[in-house]
Amino acid sequence: MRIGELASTCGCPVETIRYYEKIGLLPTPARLANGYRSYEDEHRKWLQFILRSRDLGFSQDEVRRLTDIAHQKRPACAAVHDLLEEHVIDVHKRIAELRRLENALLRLKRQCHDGTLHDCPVIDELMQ
Amino acid sequence: MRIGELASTCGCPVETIRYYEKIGLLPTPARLANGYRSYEDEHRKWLQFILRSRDLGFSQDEVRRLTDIAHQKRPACAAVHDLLEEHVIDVHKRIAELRRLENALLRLKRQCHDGTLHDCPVIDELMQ
DNA sequence: CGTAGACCCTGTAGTCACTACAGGGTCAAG
DNA sequence: CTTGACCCTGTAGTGACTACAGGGTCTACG
Repeated sequence: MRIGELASTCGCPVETIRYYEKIGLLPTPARLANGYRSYEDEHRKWLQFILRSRDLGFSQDEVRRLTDIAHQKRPACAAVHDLLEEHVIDVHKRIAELRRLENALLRLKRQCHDGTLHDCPVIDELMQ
Repeated sequence: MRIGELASTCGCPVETIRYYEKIGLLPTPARLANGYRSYEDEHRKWLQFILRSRDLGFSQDEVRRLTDIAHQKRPACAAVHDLLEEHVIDVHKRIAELRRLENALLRLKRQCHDGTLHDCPVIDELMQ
């Protein structure tokens, strides 16, 4: 499988694959006689693993730790469990922070009096 | 007021102030004979405006649009209102996305069987 | 046989919003 | 006269890619 096919089956840009290889997340593939990268199904699995982890919001560093665990002969579920827990807490915090933010924005917006005023109280408040 | 004092009263690093000046968000201050930046209270207000907007999650571009509006003689509340609304919607979307993510993570975590397993079903699932 | 177009390669620079140096100058206190 | 806090400019680094520039390769069509 060449890089273009891998990219389209996994639904990610070709550049991203080369990038993951460069930073050492994706194992280096064999090369054809013309220098093109040649991927096996194993690579597809790894790439999917990386993309899924990323979509779950794991950072590159966390993805690396996950792949390290996954590379072991008997992947330690406890380690994965810890990483997941840590990450869930982090996501939870981000949600709380965004909600706090949303409330602040809504409070601010209410001062707009339907956007009819000319001297804007919102700007005054932001400047204090 | 020199840059260090401005920084400490506004609670932001000195470098950030120089950065905001460089990208044209903060008006350029006068200089003392020795070349040091000399800030007025007006600058403090602008900086606070920028920092508050940033803390509300506005992007640099949005902050720029806000400062442009604020610079007008009669700031148009309607324009601010629109920007706020747009931003609230965006924050709302991000919250929804994070919640979706949180659910996916929790579902995945439940498969861990208390982290006692050795062949990890989570890793299997991520790889498919 | 020639060429157009799709694919591939490497390497570098750009993104956002800063942050962290490197390598200097200035100034007040001891 | 030296120490240390403050200031200056300019450049490089962060994360996680993305977008070129400037080339090579391969297949199909005329």
